[in-house]
Amino acid sequence: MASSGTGPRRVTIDDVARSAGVSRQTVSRALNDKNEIGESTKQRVLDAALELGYRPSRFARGLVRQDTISVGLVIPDLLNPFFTEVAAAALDAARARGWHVVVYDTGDRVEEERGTLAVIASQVDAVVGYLSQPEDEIDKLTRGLPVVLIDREHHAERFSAIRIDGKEGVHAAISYLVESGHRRIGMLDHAGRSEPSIRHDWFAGAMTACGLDAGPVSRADQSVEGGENALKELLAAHPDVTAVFTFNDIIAIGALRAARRLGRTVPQDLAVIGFDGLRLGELVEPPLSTVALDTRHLGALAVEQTARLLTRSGPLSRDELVVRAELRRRESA
Amino acid sequence: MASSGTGPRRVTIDDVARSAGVSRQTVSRALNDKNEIGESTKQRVLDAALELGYRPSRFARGLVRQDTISVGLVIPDLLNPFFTEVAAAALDAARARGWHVVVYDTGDRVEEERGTLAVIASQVDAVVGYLSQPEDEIDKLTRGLPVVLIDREHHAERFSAIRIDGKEGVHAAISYLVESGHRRIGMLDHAGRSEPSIRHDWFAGAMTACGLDAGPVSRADQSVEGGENALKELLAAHPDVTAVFTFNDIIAIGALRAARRLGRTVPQDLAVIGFDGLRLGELVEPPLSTVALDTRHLGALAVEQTARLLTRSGPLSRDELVVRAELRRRESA
DNA sequence: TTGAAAGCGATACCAT
DNA sequence: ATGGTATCGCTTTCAA
Repeated sequence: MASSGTGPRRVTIDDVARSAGVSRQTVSRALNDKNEIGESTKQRVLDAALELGYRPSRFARGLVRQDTISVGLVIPDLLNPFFTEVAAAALDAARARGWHVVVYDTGDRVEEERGTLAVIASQVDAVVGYLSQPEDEIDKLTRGLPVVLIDREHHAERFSAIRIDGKEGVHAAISYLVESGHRRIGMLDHAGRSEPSIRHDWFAGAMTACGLDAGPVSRADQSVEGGENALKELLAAHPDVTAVFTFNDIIAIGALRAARRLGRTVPQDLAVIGFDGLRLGELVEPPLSTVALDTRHLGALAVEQTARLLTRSGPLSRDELVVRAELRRRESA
Repeated sequence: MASSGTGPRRVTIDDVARSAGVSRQTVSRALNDKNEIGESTKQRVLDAALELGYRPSRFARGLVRQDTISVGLVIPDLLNPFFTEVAAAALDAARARGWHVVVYDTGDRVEEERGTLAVIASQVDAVVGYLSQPEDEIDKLTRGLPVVLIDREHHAERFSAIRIDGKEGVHAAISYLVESGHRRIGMLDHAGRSEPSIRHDWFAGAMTACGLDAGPVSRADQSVEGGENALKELLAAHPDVTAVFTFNDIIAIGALRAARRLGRTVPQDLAVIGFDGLRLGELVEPPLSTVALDTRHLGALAVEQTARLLTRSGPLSRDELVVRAELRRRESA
């Protein structure tokens, strides 16, 4: 984990100074392009530095300059388009502030997440993340660091969390399906740790509000294949279902594919509505209708809250830390 | 760009020590969970730290521990699936080494890229990137830092570069099309700065090798819409074209969509072969045939070379720094 | 233009 | 169990 140990001793500014026959301040001046230095001296120093392969220690430099902020972004899987979008948004918001973002992809493994959090504290000024660790664990591992959680409902006071509120959006989606004549509407829920998911609660609530029984549910892994299998299961058990709402767009895309293989035309024979509003949804056939989240806003909010935590200016209140979802009709429903 | 200036003076370990009535070593012990400390003292220190909102300086800590490596990953656009895959692969390879990766998304803007490079030197130990800056600029901005370039053909000795060699893959693709009976094969090239692209050279070379004239070319922006428009143009001007090879998969997906709108069935009426081998290609309809790159390998190679540069163990040779592409047949051709 | 000395904020090593 | 002191590698401040 280190460059220490075996490797040759680090080349320091003093080595360069010695080699060039000047003091280290002069070296510093040469390297930082100050003008209070003779051209020839400068060149000599630069040559010596190059020769020795000298690179300034960012720690030493940072220690005295103290002018950089970096935040750790912890996500389960960068290849999951949802997290790609969140990450891109966070990167953008951070760049606007001149911050550096250290990205950690935990590969969906809880141990990796623990390891990451354990190591992160000494590397960044704050953490933004989609974490699955229990709160007391997070607390222990990030002691002292500002932490902004993404999409966690319950949380101790120590943390900030950006909540995702899809209630109205899901309601709009279900209403729309009902208005289009659908009565048997199923859901492809996430096969995660908390089941049924909150998104399922929204679904069930919306169904009830429409005077319908919550339809059949099938559990799907968070992947296209997962969605594919789940839809097949669902339709096998409940062939009368004419519309499905899915936990997210990835699963919905799997559903689209399964429907095609089953010979069901979307949206005529089966309407599909996803959740997340991924750009990806525009590319599939037919383009996916979805309950869309503003991921840019999500990322920006997370960074904004981090900034407030960092400067101890008043943090955003719980009510401001919400991203609402809204129905985005495309062609799958 | 800093937290310095206005904000209150930073809380240091000495403040905590004073407040808790102990020495700073004791504070250090309490915070780092050493066991050579009394339980009650520890608690008192922890409380004081919490009270004061103390957070250790990562620079000071890094300075004395010297056991972390972080590399900067500079890419033009994280939302471009190709770069998402490369980034994910690099992240993975870096994690395996215990490195930290600071990600910079320059939003495809050259000035941003310059700014990023300028600021990066004091933040990371090495740079891996897909850069569009001229080489002498890069050299100037990263003076001293190891730099590994991705997909740059020409380069000064100072840099390492991972080359992408699609010659054989493209040849296989064109051969396959020809064997399938195609004679008029067009290309949707990238509307970038160097035109025609190297990928076009491969295309032209393959056509010649098959005894055909290089077909008509249309230029496309790097986007789905770009591909869509480019295919429409191409077919309008050359309706006899029965197959197209595209600069990349994104453009190919646009072509797929345009073909559908034009009433041309893929692959019967029009065969399409992309380049890159994005996962995304599996999701579209029909699944995209493509000349695929191993992005995981690409990311791993970049990180491996960075490691060698960093430890001054023999760097990989030019011949080893290549990722070859190969034809991956799916259903669009 | 150059150099000497004083930090920056932590940890490690050695006393006690 | 606790404290003193040296040290990490650099920039800044002040003299010369």
